[in-house]
Amino acid sequence: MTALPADFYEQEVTRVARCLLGKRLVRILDGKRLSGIIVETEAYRGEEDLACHAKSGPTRRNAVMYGPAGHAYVYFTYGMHWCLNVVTGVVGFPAAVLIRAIQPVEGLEEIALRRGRFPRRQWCNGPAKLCQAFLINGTCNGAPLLSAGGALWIEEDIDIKDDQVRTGPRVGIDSAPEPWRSKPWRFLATLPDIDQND
DNA sequence: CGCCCGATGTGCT
DNA sequence: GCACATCGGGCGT
Repeated sequence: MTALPADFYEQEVTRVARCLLGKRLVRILDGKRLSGIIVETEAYRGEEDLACHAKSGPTRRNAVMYGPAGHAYVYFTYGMHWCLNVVTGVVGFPAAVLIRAIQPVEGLEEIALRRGRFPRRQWCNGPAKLCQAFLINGTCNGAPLLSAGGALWIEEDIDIKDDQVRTGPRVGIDSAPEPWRSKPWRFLATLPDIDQND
């Protein structure tokens, strides 16, 4: 397979967030391939967006968001969790899509090393959970996603129709003021529920 | 320098 | 439903 190209990520961030639904996130660990279908995303858009990490201008932490599209912005939060974003849009405009949930497909045994003590439905159904599952952390911050020869990239996979997409307010930003708190920039794909042993 | 709190997850009541 | 882990960023003093 081939990685999604730079021009995919160079689109407007909410469009990238919508179009990432159904794509395949791929991680190579120790030569083994882990992957899953992206089923939930959120868009964070510019310094104006008061829920975005760039709301106070460029800092060491958010610097990657100001760089070229198609790179990973990985941040640390709550003293213990990592979250994965993909940078979008043009250089100089800080915007990124938070990957909030995936449905695991490949590398289930590798994933189980870190998530196996939980029911399978809970392996990757949160931004920090999927980072733990795929061993994504600060060493991945700034990594390019543009080559299928790298350690992390995104591929085409299944087609998600508009009637399979739900939108809503972003999660965990209740302290952001309106209108940002209510922007419908969370995107969820409703997949036919494949039976997974819980 | 100190304080507050966060794009969360987990376990316990 | 709720407390709490755990620490760095951002901001005010």
